[in-house]
Amino acid sequence: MIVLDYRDKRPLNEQVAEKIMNLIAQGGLSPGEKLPSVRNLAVDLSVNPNTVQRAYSALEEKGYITTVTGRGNYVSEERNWKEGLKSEMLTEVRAVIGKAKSAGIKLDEALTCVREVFERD
Amino acid sequence: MIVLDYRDKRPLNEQVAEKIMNLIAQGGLSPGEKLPSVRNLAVDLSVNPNTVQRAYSALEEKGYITTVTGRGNYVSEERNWKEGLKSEMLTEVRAVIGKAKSAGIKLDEALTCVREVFERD
DNA sequence: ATGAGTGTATTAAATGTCTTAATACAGTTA
DNA sequence: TAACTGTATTAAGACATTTAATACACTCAT
Repeated sequence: MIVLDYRDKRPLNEQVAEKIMNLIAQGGLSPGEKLPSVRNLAVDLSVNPNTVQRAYSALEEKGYITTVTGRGNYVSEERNWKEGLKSEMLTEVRAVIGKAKSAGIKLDEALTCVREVFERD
Repeated sequence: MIVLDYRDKRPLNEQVAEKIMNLIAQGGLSPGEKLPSVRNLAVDLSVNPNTVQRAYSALEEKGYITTVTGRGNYVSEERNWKEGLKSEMLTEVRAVIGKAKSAGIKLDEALTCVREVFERD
């Protein structure tokens, strides 16, 4: 389900959260679907349960999953996270484009670059 | 010349390097111009000389500055860093746009977002 | 009710990176 | 020669991440 990258310098809990978030955003995990338990996923990833729990807490905070004590974690309905996700993405895009602009990238170059990414299948 | 942001969680040496890189890329520092000495900048920023040195080493590695032992650090000619900078920026743009795409952002939304950033003065 | 499985919380220790500090050495320049 | 440059090394501290070992509360099937 998930593969961690130990060359990546970001914290493991962030990596776990992001990878699950991506799965949810792309439909690899559907609303209502149950996630692995904290302990099971920890074993799968060869990681401490605390690390998984921090990932799950972050995901719940952002509305991607719903936690029920004693039962488990479930993927939330799209309406709970779709808007937040989009605005988060657009904020990131603005930051990077602003950086590219001040580094001398021209509007046309940026637009072409964006189109190329979207043309990829 | 530079103001550090202690809320930023990135290492100080990276922040210093990036801010100087931005100054160079935007012409705030011109090719041939001399940079503050390691020790002076360290005092200005209330930071350890080692921290500044690491920033300068990184900048030299990427071709933004030229180091002459005993003399100081000087901004390199544009040809030494312009292409590298542009390709680095485009790589970042591709990464973020790819992420935004897989999160459900549409091509038109991305293009509009990019244009808006460039319309800002 | 009991037991297995769930999420949650706490505390301590280990680890690794960043940063500081104190030096030392080598090259340049007035 | 003196004062400035960059470079290198070692030690110590601060800090965040991660692990580890527990403990507690809730849910569910039996």
